[in-house]
Amino acid sequence: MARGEGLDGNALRTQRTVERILGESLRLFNEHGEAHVTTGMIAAALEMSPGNLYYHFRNKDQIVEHLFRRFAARVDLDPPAVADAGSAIENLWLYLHLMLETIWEFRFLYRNLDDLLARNRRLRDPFNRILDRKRDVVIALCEGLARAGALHASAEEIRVLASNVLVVATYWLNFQALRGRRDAVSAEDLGQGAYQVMALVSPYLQGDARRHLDGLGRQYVA
Amino acid sequence: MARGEGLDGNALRTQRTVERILGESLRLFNEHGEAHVTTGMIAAALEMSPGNLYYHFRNKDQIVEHLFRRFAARVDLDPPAVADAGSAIENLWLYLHLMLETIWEFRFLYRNLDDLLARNRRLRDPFNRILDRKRDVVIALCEGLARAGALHASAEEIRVLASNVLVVATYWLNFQALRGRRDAVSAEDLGQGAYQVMALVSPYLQGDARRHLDGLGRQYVA
DNA sequence: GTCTATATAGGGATAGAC
DNA sequence: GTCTATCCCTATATAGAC
Repeated sequence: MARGEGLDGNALRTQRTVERILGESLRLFNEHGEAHVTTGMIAAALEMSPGNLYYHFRNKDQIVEHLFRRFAARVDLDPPAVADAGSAIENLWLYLHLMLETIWEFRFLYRNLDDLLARNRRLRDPFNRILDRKRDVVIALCEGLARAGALHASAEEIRVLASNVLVVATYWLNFQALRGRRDAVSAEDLGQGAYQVMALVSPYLQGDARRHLDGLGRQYVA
Repeated sequence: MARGEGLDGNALRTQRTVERILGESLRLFNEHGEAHVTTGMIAAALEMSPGNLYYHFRNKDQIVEHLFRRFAARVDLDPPAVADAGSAIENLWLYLHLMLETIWEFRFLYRNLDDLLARNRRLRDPFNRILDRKRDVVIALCEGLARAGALHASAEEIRVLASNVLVVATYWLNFQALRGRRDAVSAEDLGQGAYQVMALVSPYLQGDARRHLDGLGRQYVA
């Protein structure tokens, strides 16, 4: 910080290199799976030496951790609070879409969740905290809709529903990849995912809310 | 077949060794994840040399393929056809439980589905065929219940529902493991999984069928 | 059928020059 | 900050003796 504010020349260059490494790593991890991407591959793709890569990151796990923190910052947001049940559906739809976009962008995490979380506490604990919060969010939203008379479900039903929402939201894109829709996920695929999740809630909805949701979903009949 | 029927002494011994290798591999794969189990570990656990293991199996993938074929044979069964909607629920419950038990027994496949299927056609294609058949099964069951008046859902709703049933049934045990219930899965955990899946269908059920299902689920409130 | 010994390959990570 | 060279370890798989 020699010039009073911002970064000096070297720090800027370092920062740019770090960014390039993170960007290319994300791309390669998503394409081939984290386990199949070597530090050599990352360096080669950037026309950089392996030694240089290790100057910027202690090891490969540290790259994964950096990417995970970016994922966490993007995904760990609550939906906007809304008053009326009518716009609630629309808002939920957009929120869900945003979540699925983020999962898609960092899909390498979900391809190997089990191993990734098992071998690294710095991923497992934060990830589980995020899931805990999402669960609370879903339950609160459902209870809100229930109080507004837009949703009919017991507390027990809402609890079980919330778990299923988490499972489908977590694994939908992964499942689609297994089924052969791996490449070129478009807005439509994300929309279909959002539709599948909303369809879990749909049968509990009443009146306007339900009709509104059916309308949103109609464009995503696969 | 020197003695006219059955196997001679050597063939029996070979068969026993093959079984020991498969059994121990399954145990270790489930415990540590297939990627983290080396052929050396398997041999050591059996107090056998690596060379001997490779006498019985060309490579590690062949062990995985053998185990997969056993999994496929166990899981790729249709549920029994039933006439009345009342016993249909009970039968579905048992069938679902059976499926989840099998998934649990071969859970190493599900810990790394993506990689496993991506690198081996002999796994990917059969696995997807199984999922296709399961999908058909779920749809046929729902349509049957609908015709009997026990379920109210449009064809479109049933289609979307079937996809969600597949996702939850496929990933539930995996999800529970992520969440920290990795060890000591008991009948209750499997029951809870079955309950989660049935809860997807539950809101579409009418009258007796729904009450019957609620009764089954009550013992699995987590 | 089972063993010991080893070839082979790949990938994570470091040392030290520039 | 970046490079070249290399160490070290691990894992798959094979060769050949018994």
